[in-house]
Amino acid sequence: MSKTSFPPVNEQMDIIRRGISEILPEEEMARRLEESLKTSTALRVKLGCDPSRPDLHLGHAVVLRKMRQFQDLGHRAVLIVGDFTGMIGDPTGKSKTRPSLSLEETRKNGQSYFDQASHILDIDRVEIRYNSDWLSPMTFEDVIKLSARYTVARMLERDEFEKRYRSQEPISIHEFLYPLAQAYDSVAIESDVELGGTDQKFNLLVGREIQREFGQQPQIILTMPLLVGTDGEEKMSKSLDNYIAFNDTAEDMYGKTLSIPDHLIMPWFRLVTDVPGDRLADINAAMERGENPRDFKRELARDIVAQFYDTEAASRAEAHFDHVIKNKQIPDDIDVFALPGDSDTLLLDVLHQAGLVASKSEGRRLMQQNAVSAGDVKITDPTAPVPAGDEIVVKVGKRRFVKIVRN
RNA sequence: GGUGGGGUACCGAAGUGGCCAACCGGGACAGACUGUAAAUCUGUUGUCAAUCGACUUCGUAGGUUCGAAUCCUACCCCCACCA
Repeated sequence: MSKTSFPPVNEQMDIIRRGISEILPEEEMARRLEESLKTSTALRVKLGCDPSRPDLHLGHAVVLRKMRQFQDLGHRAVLIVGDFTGMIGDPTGKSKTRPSLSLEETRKNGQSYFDQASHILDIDRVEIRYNSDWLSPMTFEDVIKLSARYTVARMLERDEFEKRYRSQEPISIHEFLYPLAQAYDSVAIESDVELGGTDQKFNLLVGREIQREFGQQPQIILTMPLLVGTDGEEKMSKSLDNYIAFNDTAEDMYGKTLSIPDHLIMPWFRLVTDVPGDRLADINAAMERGENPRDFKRELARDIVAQFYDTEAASRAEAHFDHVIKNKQIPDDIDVFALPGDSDTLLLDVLHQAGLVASKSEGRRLMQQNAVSAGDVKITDPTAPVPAGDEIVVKVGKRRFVKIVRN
């Protein structure tokens, strides 16, 4: 246990409360902080990572940022790599049974997870645990004893299970074991606090029950709101393709952020930036006065890019966006397609070969829809050859470009 | 183990012998508009073919038929109820 000094409890609570959904139970949180202060003992804050989905996106950032705050307060961040549970597949938010992964795959993904998480966490001060360490050696007898501490009825209380059950989607038995396994993780690492999205509430609460069964002080649950994705409707997730990945380019991050509907501006500021509360209030007031939300969205986008890259990259991304999208100019770095000099190939064929269109039929359609231009000239005739010239920039839609070079 | 229901394109969901490359909704893509890749409106959405048209697709494999997503046989998978 590290001996450290901590800020006063009320200061800590102020930070901890920022942007969260719920603390369960709240008074216990303050009590545990007091204890920690008195004994100079860091709280063990648990966060599970799902190695079956190794691509982190802004939705994960919300919880990781909260974890960072605990780190900065001097507490102990414990990351559980669910390499064993990854073989089960978390049923949360899934309408279908997830495919099981091998231990090796989940380990590999776990590594990629840290690399990405290091954008937000102080990765040198993270305790990393693999839950296969304690779950794998369990005997069937152990599993039976563990599962005997929970009932099917309580499992079915859970939203996801209930919905799937009702809509005739399959639920495998092993999926019931997921919350139990995750709960046992809390026992294994003796967690004091567990973080998660609001959709994890059920799993996190099971952790409390199981810890109690094992004679431990039950962990405090801290849930974060789910970040709504770029579509403005559903929670951010990879499968809905409404996400901004940690690994996205600065340009993509910037552009995707500008594409969010205006009503997400405030929630996003709150959940994925450190912009202080009074500034948030100003922004909100300004928009209500009728100031153009675009300007605040640009601020938001710069802030996000800067977190994952730096302020300079943020400015570049903004310039790139203005250039390509706002002013409809050609970007600087576009793919080049080399064409033999004497060839009078059809433009349509080149588009297909260059991969700008998935099929010739699609290319033909797009041309007929006024979506293709060479130089500044719209090309609507699918039988048109590549226009003359040594270098022609061809544009499909707003964002697909290729430079055709004759040699 | 029994009985019944079901597997259709990216997803949801119609279609139950020819008019089906397959209604409709969502998503996606494009155009117009805009502050933006928002909202809204319009269009497109299997592949190949300039056109005629050809080919592949409706759980899998066979079969019946001039002709099948639609009928038959076997098999695989899912769900519900009963036990």
